Amino acid sequence: MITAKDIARELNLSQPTVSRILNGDEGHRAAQATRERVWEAAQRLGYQPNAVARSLRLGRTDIIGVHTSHNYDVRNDFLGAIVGALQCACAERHLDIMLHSGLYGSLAETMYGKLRDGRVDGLILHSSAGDPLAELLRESALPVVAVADALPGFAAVTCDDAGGMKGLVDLLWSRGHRKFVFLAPQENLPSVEKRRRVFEVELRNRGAKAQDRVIKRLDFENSAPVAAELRAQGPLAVCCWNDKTAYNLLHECHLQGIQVPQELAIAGFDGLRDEKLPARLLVTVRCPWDEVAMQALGVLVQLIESRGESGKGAINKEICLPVSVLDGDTI
Amino acid sequence: MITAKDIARELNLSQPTVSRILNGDEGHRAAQATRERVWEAAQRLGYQPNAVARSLRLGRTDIIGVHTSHNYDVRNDFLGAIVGALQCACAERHLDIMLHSGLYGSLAETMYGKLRDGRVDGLILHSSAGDPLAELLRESALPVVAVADALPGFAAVTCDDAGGMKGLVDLLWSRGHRKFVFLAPQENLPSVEKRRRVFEVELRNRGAKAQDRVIKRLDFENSAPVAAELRAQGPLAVCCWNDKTAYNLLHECHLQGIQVPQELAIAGFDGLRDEKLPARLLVTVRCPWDEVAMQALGVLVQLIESRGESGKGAINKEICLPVSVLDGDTI
DNA sequence: TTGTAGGCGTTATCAC
DNA sequence: GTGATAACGCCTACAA
Repeated sequence: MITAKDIARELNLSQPTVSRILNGDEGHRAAQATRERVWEAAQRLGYQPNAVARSLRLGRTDIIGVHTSHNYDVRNDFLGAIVGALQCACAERHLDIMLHSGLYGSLAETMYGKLRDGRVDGLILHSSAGDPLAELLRESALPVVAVADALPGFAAVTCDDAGGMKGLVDLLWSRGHRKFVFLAPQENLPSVEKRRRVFEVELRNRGAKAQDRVIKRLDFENSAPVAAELRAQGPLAVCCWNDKTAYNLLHECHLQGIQVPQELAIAGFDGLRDEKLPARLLVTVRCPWDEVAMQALGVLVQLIESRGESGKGAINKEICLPVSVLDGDTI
Repeated sequence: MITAKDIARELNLSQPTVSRILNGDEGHRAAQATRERVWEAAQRLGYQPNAVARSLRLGRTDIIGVHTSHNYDVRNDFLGAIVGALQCACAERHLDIMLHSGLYGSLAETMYGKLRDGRVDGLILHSSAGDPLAELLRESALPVVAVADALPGFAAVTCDDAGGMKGLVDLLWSRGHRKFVFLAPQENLPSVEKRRRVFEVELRNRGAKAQDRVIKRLDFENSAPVAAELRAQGPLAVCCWNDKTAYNLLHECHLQGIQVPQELAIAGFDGLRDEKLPARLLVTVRCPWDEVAMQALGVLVQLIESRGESGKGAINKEICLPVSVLDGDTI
C-alpha cells in the first residue's frame, strides 16, 4: 500500500506537505507547481489515504454501527427494512455502516466492549426493555439512537403504536368483530406493550368483557397448537403483534383448514406484509420503517456532532412517526 | 475514552507493560502481582483497547466489506440473504461486516478508493460482467471473493445455474410445455447468461424451434405491457431470470385476469420465493444463498491469511454449489 | 520482570 | 510556501 510518505520521497518533499495539498488545501498554502506535481504523483501511484490512520488522528471514523439485541439478522424483514433504509441514508451523508456481529447469547459486557472500541462514531440500536447491554450503553459516551422500541435514557425514533392499534380496533369493531385475542411475543418490547395496552383500553371502553379481549403470549415457532386452540374458542379476531406472526398463523389456518376470516379474523402489525401475491392481503398497520431509519440517522448525526457539549443526554428526544391502517381480506 | 497510558500512569507502570499483560501475556512475562493490579485497574476504569489504533499497528481490521455494483440494498431479497448469512458466519469467526454505501452511479474510481482505504481486510463482491469497479479491483491487493456471479480473475462462489435451468426445463417439458420464453434482465449477469444458454441448448436439443424458445429482456418495473404481450402469444411457459420478476409477472397476471398456468405458466429462479402464504406456490430453483455466503467467507479468510504469498491470484478457484428444483402450482 | 525506543499513516501547529 | 515536530493509541523488539 502506497502512503503519503512514498509520494513525498518521490518528489523530494516533506510528507506533511503532501498531506496538506491532498486534503483540499483551502488556504492556497502551496505553490501551484508543487500542487500539480503532488496530484500527478498521487494519481500515478494510485495513492489512497489510509482511513484507519486518519480515524486515529481525527478521533472519528464516519462509520455508524447497527446492533440488535434480538436474535435476528438482516433477513428478518424488520431489520432488513431498517438497515436497507440506513444504507440509502448513509450514502447521502458519506457514512458507512458496520454490522456488529455478536453471537446471540454472548455476554452483554463483551458486546459492550466491541461497540465502544472506537470503530463507530455512533450506534443505531434495537433492543428491548431491561436489556443489560442498554444499561451499559446508557453510561457510556457513545451516541446511541434507539429505533422502533424506545429505551429510557436514549434518543429514539418510533412509530405511533398506540394510534395504529386504535385504528386497527376501530376497523375490526366496525366490521362487527366483538371477541378478540392479542398475540404477543415472549420478549418485553415497549412497542408491543403500547399496542397491547391500547388494545385492552379501547376494547374495554367499548364494553368488551375481559374474556373477550384476551392477551396470549407466543413465539414465532409454535403457531400450530395455537391456531387449533384459537379456533376452538369460536369465531374471533386475532391481533398479532407483528406481520410475521400473522403470516405464520395464516399458514397454519390453511394447513388445518380453518376458515379466514369466518372462523378466525387475522390482523398483523408492521406493514411488512407481502404484496407479491394478490391472493390473501393481510390487514395490518403500515409502519414507515424507512422513515424511522432516516430520522434516526439524522438524530444520531446530531448527537455525534454535539458530542461533548453539556453532557450526552442533551438531545434524547423521542420522535414518533405516524402510521396508517392497511385494509385487506383477512378480517 | 480511557487508554492504556491512563492505566499505566495510575499504577506507576509503563504503557507497554500494561499492554502486554492485557494482551494475553502468554510468556508469563510479568509478575503475578502486577498482572492482578493491571487487570483490576482495567476493570475498574472500564478500559477498552482502541480498535482503530490496534488496526493501524497490526495492519488488520477484522472487518469484511460487502459491496454490490447493482442498485440495491439489503431489502433486496437476494442481497438480504447473502448479508444475513454473512452476519451469522462472521459472528463465529469474530469478524464484523461493513456495508460500503455508495450512491448508485457514483464513479467506480471513487468506490474503488473507499474499498481500499484500509478499513476492510477483504471484500465480498456482487457485480456483473464488465463492471469498471471489478476491473480496478482485479489489479489491487485487496482480497476479493465474488458471489452468485463469477467474475474473471476473482475467486467466486456461485450456484449451479446450468444444472438448475436444466432441471427446470426437464420439469416444464415433462408437464407438456412446448413453447417457451426466457425473461432476462437488461444487465449482463454471468449467472443469468448461463441459465439463458442452457435454456436455449436444452430446448434446441429437444427439437424446439427458434420461435418457441424466445429470449426477452426486461427490467423489474415494466411487467405490465410484457404480461399482455406474452398472453397474446398464446399459451406458453415463461422462465423468469429470478423470483422477483416471476412474482411481478404473477401479480400482473392477476390484475389482467390472465390464467396461470393455463394461459401463462410461470417459473422463477432463486429460491427466494415467499412461503408465508400457501395460496400460489411459485415453481423455482432453490439457490443455497446462505451456503454461498458461508463458503465465500471461508475463501475470503483464506485469501486474507495467505496474503503476500506467491501473488494474489493463488487461490482464485470457483466454487459452484448444487441447486434443486422446487415444484409448485404455477406451471 | 519491566522500561525505553520506535513506528503504523495521518493531520495540526508551529517555526523558518 | 514548506519543513520539522508532535500526537492519536497501540504493539513489538530490545535493552536494562
